[in-house]
Amino acid sequence: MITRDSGPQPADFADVRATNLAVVLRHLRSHAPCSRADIAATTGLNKATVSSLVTDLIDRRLVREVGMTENRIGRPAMMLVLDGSPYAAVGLEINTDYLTAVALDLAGERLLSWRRAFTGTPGQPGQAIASLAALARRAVAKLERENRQVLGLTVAVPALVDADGIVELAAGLGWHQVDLRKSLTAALGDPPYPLMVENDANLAVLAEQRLGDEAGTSDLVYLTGGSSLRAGIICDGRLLRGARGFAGEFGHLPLDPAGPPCGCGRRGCLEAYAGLDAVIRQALPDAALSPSEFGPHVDEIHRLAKAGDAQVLAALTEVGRRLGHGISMLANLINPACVTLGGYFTVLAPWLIPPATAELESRSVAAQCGGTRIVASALDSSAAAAGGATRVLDAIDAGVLPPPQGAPAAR
Amino acid sequence: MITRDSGPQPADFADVRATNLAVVLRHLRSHAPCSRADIAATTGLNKATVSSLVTDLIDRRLVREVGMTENRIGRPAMMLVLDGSPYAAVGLEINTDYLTAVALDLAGERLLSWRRAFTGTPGQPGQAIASLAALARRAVAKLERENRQVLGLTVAVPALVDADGIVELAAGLGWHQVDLRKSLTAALGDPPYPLMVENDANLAVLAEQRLGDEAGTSDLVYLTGGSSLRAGIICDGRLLRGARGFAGEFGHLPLDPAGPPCGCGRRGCLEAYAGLDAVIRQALPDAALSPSEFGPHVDEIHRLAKAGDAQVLAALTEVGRRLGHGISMLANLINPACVTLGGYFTVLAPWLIPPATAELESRSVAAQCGGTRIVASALDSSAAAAGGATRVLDAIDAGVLPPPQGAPAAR
DNA sequence: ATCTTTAGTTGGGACGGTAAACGAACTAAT
DNA sequence: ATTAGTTCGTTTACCGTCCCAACTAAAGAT
Repeated sequence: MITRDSGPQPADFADVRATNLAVVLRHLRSHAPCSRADIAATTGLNKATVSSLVTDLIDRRLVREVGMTENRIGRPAMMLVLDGSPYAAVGLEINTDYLTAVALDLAGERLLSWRRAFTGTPGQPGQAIASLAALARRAVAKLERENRQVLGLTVAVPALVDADGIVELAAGLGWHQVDLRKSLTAALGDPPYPLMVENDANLAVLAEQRLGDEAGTSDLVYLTGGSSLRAGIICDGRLLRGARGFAGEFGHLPLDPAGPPCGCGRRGCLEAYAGLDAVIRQALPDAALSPSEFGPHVDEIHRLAKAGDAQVLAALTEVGRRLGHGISMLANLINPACVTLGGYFTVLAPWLIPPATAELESRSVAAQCGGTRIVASALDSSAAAAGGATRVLDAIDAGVLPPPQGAPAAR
Repeated sequence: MITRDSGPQPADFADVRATNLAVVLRHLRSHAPCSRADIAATTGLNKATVSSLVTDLIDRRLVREVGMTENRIGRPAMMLVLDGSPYAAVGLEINTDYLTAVALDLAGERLLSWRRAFTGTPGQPGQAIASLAALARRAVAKLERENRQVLGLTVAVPALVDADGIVELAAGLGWHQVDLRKSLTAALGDPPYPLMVENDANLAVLAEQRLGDEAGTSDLVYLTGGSSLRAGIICDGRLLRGARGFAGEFGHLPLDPAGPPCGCGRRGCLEAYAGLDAVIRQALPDAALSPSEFGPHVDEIHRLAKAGDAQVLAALTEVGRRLGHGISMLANLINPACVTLGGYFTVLAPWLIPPATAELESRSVAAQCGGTRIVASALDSSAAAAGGATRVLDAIDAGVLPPPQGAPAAR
């Protein structure tokens, strides 16, 4: 069994080696600290092979020896851990009102977590890209001052993004057909690390799978909860992108042909019931709707819900029901083990999850024999950016390793 | 790049060999007849390696030499093809009113295609299993008389089937929690080939991907069109099963909370609009609904549609619209390149596809930049059974090969 | 002091892919 | 008929990786 993807490509020894290096690395990520003998026993690799692999990983500065076990019969074991210090993975997020940067080391420790306000001009991506590039440069500079090599950088965008990193349609940002990957690569002066662009929901679900409460679950969905609703979907351990990379358009599931109008021009979309704008409109009918005020509005709704305000509770119950209706479609079609609620859903989860779960159970075929759980995300609003960094680490875990010494990185 | 799945398992030489054998086999499946030199040039494998692999495959009787090329500059090449004759893959289907058996040889040629009427007693799976086992024995016996070795047998069931081959819930058959795999294995006296049980839609989409018009598409959906509607979903080349194996419950997508009652006890399910029962009820209001009469009813609807009967055309347009509505959910969540319509949908496709496509385009976000096509399946009602056989061949293509000579098969 | 237990290394063997050289078998040109 | 050129497939030597078994190393147990 070998790590990399199937395909018409033949295999050779390099693939075997890469696979086994990745096996050791992944084992060490989840079981550190442990000894060479542990790894051999658990993975089934030969002791000699493990020694060779570990030597290789130490040469690449991915693994470090941390000291001997004591007080045991037999020779003490040399314990190994992932070596966080020499590398960093960077994730950025651009959204309508903020930019976020997150960096993780190899062991998943958070190295930085920045957030800055931002207001883009719709239809003018150039300015946004310049701001994003400035943030990226600052983050990379800080990491390099700590003598870390940046392994990769991924940008999360609230948009349909195709496989080549082209932003097809970002309603919130007012972008259409923007080749963000190319522009940002140019703005950063052709950096030596790989730079990727991805849908925010897809990255958030990667973060959820690695860093969240549901870490390790192989069939998982993350729902962004903002003005627009998107689903990041992991099936059988892999991100589901669809033929053109446009899977997960959760917000425009049509719930009721006679429902309220949606920003997309249709009626009765889920987003028209459970998108952030709709929620504020229902829970706080007197509030003015301006994007920069979303945070305070959500806080206000949260406060009123805790205080037992009848109108707010009714509105949240209704939103929860609609959400459950939408999730029932996910459950019927995709049957995930768990749906995690992100964005504003997270804070309001205590009032949303019970009605959503009730609705889901009444609507899904498999409810009795293997239902889908709905839970609040344990990650904060930096989930998508953290997912961007996670995606870089996933590539490492899949066997694309940095070279042993200062040799030029394979791209 | 290696064929088999990722996972915690380490790789060794056997995996390299299996991967490369599978590479040659798959190349030969799609490019036969061709020479060793062709294979080496196309796959990137070394000529010497290809020779070794081909020798191995010939020893296993999977490949055969068929003669030399002529009239070309240079030494004539020995052409190779998949050797169909020594092996067979069997697929069975059980449904409410019939049993089907299909066998394919290694090259995908149909060796047999049987269909027999059958009426099971709901809640009494034992009798159905006996009939299925009898059919299987007859098919296997015929293949063995032709000196073929059976590589595997897969049973298609119109039901929720979990990963272990247990039928959790088969509404049409009236089954609940039936361990079909175990029962059938026992009824066949522990056969030497692997026996698997799978959802009919999942197998049909496998058949569609290998044998249908859309062969090779890596993001594909097949919709069963019968009394119940299920979707077989292939994403990124792999079957989507979900956490418990219950993905693809297309028929119970909730379209309209105020819709007509569905057999599942809820209201407004897609099945209540576009399931076969509903279609017959709408198009032929005077017809009596009895399962054994479905075929004639569909033929009658087809005849009337061709004749331009207004009521039937209106009913089919409405069904097409509902179908498009359901497919829009698939498209929004999964973004397949293509949805193929099976079952009764296939015959009536000329009247269903235009309204369905119109509805889909008006409802899906990605319609403009990456829309999903809706097409009629090119396969007949034996699609699921053919998919069962296909699944066995998929295992071969993935590198699980029969041993060189009469040695005991690895299970 | 010796035995037992466990950790990790070493050397040999097997296996499989790679590269280059080679013979075989054909066509094309002389 | 002879020679040159082309292509096919095998042969040979080589190299990298994994496995196995034997070994050394370092601790506690007796």
